[in-house]
Amino acid sequence: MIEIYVQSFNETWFAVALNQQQILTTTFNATEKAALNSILEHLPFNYPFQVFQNPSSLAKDILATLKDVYDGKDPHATYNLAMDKLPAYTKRVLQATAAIPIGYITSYGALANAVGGGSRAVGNVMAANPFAPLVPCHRVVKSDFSLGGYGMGLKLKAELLFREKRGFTEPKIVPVNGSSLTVHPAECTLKNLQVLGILG
DNA sequence: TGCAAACCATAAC
DNA sequence: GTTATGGTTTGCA
Repeated sequence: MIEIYVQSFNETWFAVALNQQQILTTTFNATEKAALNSILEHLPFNYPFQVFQNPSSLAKDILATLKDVYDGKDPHATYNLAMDKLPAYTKRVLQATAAIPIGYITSYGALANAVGGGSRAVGNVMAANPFAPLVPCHRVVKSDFSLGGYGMGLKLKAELLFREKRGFTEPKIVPVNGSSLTVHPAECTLKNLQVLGILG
């Protein structure tokens, strides 16, 4: 039986679906209904589930972590994400995305270089990310540092990056699964956004 | 800038 | 099997 937990913090609804101790999918959205819908989209078809009012201690912890990421704070824990059922390539992309540190961004193309495949294929994986915002797909932007796309709207993507900025000034290289990935300070993207007036 | 062509894994037929 | 679909990228005018 899959357990689903939904909770709101300040106008935003966060949700998680658990199978035993494993996280099947997470999400956040503007309304309870929308959050629930995006959870259900990622669940295995025709599998029994139940929505709970009061979160278990694990669920409470996960929901708090989702809220932390949303607020641009460093998450205090890592969790067991159920990636084994996903296609191999999708899994590789998600794992590499998870390796992008807070305060940094990278590009679809750079991710593709690190894990194989092409930039558009990476974009497709981002669009279907089952673990938002835990797997930080909002830290993946276009190669020219403009935003690219985001499921919940570009304004929100910009706000997330704004809260995450840590004042880094130099790019750096992080190891991913035997390969390496170049990441850049979040400021690279934010600088463009202020010019465009997307950020205040 | 703007546009066209190359790119590539998935999901849907 | 095949096709359609992108949260892209690059080159060239």
